[in-house]
Amino acid sequence: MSTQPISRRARPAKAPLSRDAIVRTGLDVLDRDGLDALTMRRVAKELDTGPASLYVYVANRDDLMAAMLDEALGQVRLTWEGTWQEQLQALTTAAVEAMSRHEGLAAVALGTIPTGDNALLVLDRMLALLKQGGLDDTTAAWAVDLLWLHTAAAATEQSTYNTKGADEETTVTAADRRYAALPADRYPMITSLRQALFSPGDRDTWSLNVLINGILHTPAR
Amino acid sequence: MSTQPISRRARPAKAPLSRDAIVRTGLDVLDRDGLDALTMRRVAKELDTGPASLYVYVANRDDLMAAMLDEALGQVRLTWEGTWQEQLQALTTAAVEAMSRHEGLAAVALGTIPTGDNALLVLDRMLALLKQGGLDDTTAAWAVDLLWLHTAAAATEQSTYNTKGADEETTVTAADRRYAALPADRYPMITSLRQALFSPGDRDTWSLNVLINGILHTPAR
DNA sequence: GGTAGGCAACGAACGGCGTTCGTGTCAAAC
DNA sequence: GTTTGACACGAACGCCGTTCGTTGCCTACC
Repeated sequence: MSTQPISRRARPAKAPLSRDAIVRTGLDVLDRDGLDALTMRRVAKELDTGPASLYVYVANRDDLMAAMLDEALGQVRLTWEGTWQEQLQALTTAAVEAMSRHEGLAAVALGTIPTGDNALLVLDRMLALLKQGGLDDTTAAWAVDLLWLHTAAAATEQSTYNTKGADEETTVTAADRRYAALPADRYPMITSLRQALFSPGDRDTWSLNVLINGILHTPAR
Repeated sequence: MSTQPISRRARPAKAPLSRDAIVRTGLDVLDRDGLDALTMRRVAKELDTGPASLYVYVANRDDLMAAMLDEALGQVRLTWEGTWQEQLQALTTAAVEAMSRHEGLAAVALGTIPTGDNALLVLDRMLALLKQGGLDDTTAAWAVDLLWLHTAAAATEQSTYNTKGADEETTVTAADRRYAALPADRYPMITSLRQALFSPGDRDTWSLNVLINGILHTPAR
């Protein structure tokens, strides 16, 4: 039973494994084939190895996804143009976009105190802008909490529309039909305001304005 | 080879299967042993049957969880005391509590236009309160969107603290240490505002006030 | 009373999954 | 030349969600 050593030159230049390579491959798989396809086995196969090999660089699937999230947040570009409100708008919008571009990643950010390098960069910038707006320390701190929560939630919502098989329009019209068939005596407001509920308009921008205005009018404590 | 009919009296009073029984059992399992234990097999075993039997009443696991969410939202009590702002506060708080009491259920609400009977009841009440506050139809509609998103997000966050093994205190102090070790040149604001970031206080109530104040100061379009 | 039809119940299986364990392998350190 | 230690990985464990085909019971009709 000869153990013929297979020449490694047969498949040359195989890139060495590394945390970064794994994380980037994970994002590739996620973007190409969706959240269900993001399995340890699939990522390993993409790197031409077995799933066990990944665990040297990654604690588990959750750890991988957290790393992927921070990698995605690295795409957020910080700018210094416009009023602090405009900059805060732009920053938050960019963060939502960066997260929602990859299905399921935003959900990782929810209920986690951010600790990734890039997430903290975004947080730091948010704090700077809020201080620039004249808020006291405590209010700024609570505000960044709220803004981050909203960002993650908005991205999660966006994300499901972007991917989950059906597009936004299908989902919305399905809900519209459901609301139209509701008994008016049990759901009077939904019935009478149904048109407004599904009216078009830039709700994301409006939401952010609500948060900013609210923060300015609501001192902590 | 005798097919001896096993007397069903040996295990009597086996409750017949039903969607409701499955949903309630699901909540039981979830509350008792957490999200990881909430499997079709486990719920089936709890009902003394096999997993295949569940699929008569439930399309799949997601469908089950959606039903469980709405069942949980049935616990929200609607009240008619106090100003509309106070009522909105109470309603939202109750919804957050109802959802966050069951690990992972709040996440189901995120990125889903609510269609469950009980969810719609909460939405309808929210709309009524907002109209009572004098908002026009469009602003009220957008506001209920935002409030629902915030409610689901807050519940998701709460939920992970309530369960996920470690309690809130552990998680927070871990983050505090991480922030304390951050390089001040790269993260100047986080470093200098660290104390405020982890300061105690009722952030949930404050957040809701931010939303309400913001909504009042930000007409839609 | 007998029988046909329909449907809830379910046993078994399929094709996955995350993660662990033990064994190779190879390059650097001594 | 030998030792050492980290990386790589094949194989396996114990799960998972879901489907298929059969069974057995209950009902409605003759």
